[in-house]
Amino acid sequence: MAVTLRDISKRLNISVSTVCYALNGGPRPVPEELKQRIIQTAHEMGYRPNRLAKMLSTGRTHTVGVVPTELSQNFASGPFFQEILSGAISVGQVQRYDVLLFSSYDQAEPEFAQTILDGRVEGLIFVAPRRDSRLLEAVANSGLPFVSVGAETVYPAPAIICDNVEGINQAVDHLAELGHRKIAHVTGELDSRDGRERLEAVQARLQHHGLPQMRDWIFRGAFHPHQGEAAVNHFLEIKERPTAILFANDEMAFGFIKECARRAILLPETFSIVGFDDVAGCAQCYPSLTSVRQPLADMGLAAMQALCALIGGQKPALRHVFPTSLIRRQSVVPPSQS
Amino acid sequence: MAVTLRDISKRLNISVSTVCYALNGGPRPVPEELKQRIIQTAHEMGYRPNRLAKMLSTGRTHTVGVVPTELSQNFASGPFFQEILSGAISVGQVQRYDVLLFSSYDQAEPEFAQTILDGRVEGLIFVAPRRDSRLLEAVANSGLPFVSVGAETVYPAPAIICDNVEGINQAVDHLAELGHRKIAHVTGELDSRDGRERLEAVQARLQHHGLPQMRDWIFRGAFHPHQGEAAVNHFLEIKERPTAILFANDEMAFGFIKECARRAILLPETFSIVGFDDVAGCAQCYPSLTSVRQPLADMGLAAMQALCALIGGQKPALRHVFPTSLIRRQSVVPPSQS
DNA sequence: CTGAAAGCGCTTACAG
DNA sequence: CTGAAAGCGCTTACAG
Repeated sequence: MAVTLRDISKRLNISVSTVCYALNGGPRPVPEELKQRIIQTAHEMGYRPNRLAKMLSTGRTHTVGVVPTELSQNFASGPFFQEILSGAISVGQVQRYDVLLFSSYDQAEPEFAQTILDGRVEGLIFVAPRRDSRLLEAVANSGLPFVSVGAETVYPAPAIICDNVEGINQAVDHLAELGHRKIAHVTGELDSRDGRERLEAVQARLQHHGLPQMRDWIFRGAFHPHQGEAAVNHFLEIKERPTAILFANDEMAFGFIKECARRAILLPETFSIVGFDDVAGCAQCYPSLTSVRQPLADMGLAAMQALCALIGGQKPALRHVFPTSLIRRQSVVPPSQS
Repeated sequence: MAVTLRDISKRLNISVSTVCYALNGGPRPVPEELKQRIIQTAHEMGYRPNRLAKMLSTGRTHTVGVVPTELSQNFASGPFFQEILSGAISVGQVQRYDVLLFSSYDQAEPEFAQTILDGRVEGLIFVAPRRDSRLLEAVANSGLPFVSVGAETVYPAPAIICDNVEGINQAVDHLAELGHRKIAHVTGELDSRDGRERLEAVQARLQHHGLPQMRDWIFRGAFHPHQGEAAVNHFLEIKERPTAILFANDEMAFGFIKECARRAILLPETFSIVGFDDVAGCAQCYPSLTSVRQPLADMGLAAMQALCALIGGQKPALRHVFPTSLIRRQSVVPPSQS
C-alpha cells in the first residue's frame, strides 16, 4: 500500500541505503545531484517515512507516557491532571517529545504494567501516584526513567511536589490572624502523601497557635467534590460548629460551596473556607475561593524537564519542592461575633 | 538487553512461533503442558512483549492522535481543548485505544503532516481546525480516518459540532426579553466557522427582533481573554454604549470581567454579559457568567466514538450537531433605566 | 502438529 | 563511494 524506501530504490535502481541516507541527510554523504533526484522522486511517489519502523530499528521513540492518578476513576477530568498535562506538553513542544496518554488504562488489570513498559515510551510521568503503587514498583524494576508529580514515591526518582506544610501554615495563620479559633479540616485521601501531610500539618499548626482541636472538626474526605457536599451536613449537625474550614483541595471546597448554595446557607458568613491547589475555578466561584496555590502548570513543566534530563542520561534533583502561596479571596472573613 | 521471544525459544529449544502462539493464546493451538512451561519461563526471564514490533508487523497500533487547535499557540491550555480531550479519553478506556498528543507540534513546520501521518495512529481527532487547514488537506488525501470536533471541514469526515444559530438565538432572545435594545457582540476568530457563524447569527437575530445594529457594537476578537480585556476600553469610549454584550466564547468574557474588576467597573450593572461554551469557570466567576452551553465533554466522547467507528470500517454520520442551552446566571440583568 | 523463514519498513555495520 | 545484508522483535503463511 504505502510507498517505502524499497519502492524508491527500485524505481531509481539504487540501493535502499543510499535512499535512506539521502532522505535523512546523512550520516553517509550522497552526491548532491543524486540526493536531489531521490528527494524529488520520493516526493512524487508520495513517500512518507514509517515512524514505527524507525523507532524499532533505532530504539528511540521520542515519546513519553503520562500515567493518570490511580485514585481518580475518570482520569483526565480533573483540573489537577489537566493543568499538569498542559505544563508537560509545553515542554514537549520544545524538547520535541510527543505525549502518549494511556487511556486504555484499566486499574483492574494487573498486567497494566506490561502495557506501559512495552517499548512505546522512553520515560513516564506519574501524576499523583499512591505511595504503594504496584505499578511504580514494576516500573522502578524495569529501569525505565520516570518522575512523579504531585506526590513522592519510595523510589529514587525525581518527585515534583509542593511544600504542603508551608501551604497549610499559610492558610492556618491567615485564619488565626483574623480571629478564627474553631478551625475544621476536610481531609484528602489519607493513603496519599498530600492527604496525610496536609492533615498532619493542620494539626501541628493549630497546636502551634494554641488553638483547640476536636474530633468532629476533622472530616474525612478523598479529594472529590462529593465529599465536600457531604461535609455540609456534618458541620451543621455537630454540637460545636467551626467558624472556618480548611479543605485539602479545591474540588471538595467547590462541592461544599455548591451544596451551601443549594440549601441557601450563606457563605462566607456561616463558614469561612479555604481550598488547596488554586485551580482556575477559584477565581471565578461565588464566593471566590481563598486557596493555597500549588503551581501545577509549572510543576508539570518541571516534571517533563526532569524526565527529559533523565532520558538524556543526566541526574536531575530527586526532589523538586515548589513553594506555595496563599491566594486571598472572598471566602474568608473574620468569624461572626457570637 | 530486553528479553525477546527468541531468547525464550532458545532456552526451551523450541521455535519462536510456538512461543509466540503460546504467549498470545492462539491462533495456533499449543499443548497445554508446553504452553504453561512457556508462560512460566517467559515470566521467569522477565519477558515483556515489544509493542512497536507488534505494531509494525500487524499494522495495527490501537492508538488515535489528537491534533490541537491551530489557532491556539499554547495547545492544551484552554478548557475547550481539555474538556474535549477528557471526553475522548473516556471512550478510549472502553474501546481500548490510547491517545497520542502531538505535542512536538510546530505550526511553523510545513512537514508537520508527515509527523501525524507517520503510521503511529489509526485515526485523528482535530480539535477546532480552521477551514482552510493545509494539514487537513494532507490528511484527507492520505486516507487516514479522521473527525473534527468543534468545527466543520470541507472534507467528507464526521464533524461534531454544536448548533451555533440555536445558541446565539437563545442568548439574544433572553436579552431581548429582559428589555435590552443595545446589544453588542465581541466576535471570535472570523476565519473559523464558529466565529463567523456566531457573528452572522447575532446579526440575523437582532434583525429578527427589530433591534438596532451599530458598527461600534461589533468588536472583533479572536477567542482569547486578551481581547475581552481590550473590549472594555472600546465599549466605554464609544458614544452610544450597549447595555449588553454577547461574547463569542467564555474566555473573552472572563477577560472582560477581570478587566472590569481591575478598574472597578460594576458588573452586571454596567453591562449585562453572556458567554459561549459554558466551561467550568462560568459557574464560579463573579458575577457568575450566563453562557451558551456547548456540551464539550459529550462532543469529545462522540468524536472518539465516530472515529472508532470509522476505523472499524463503519460509516458514522457526517454531521453530529449537539444542541445548545442557555445557562442563566448572575451576569445578565435588565438594562438600567436611563 | 511444529519448525524454518519471510515479512513489516526502517537503520547501519560490513563488504566490495 | 555504494550495495547487499543483517538486524530491530514481533506475526504468520508456508513447508515438512
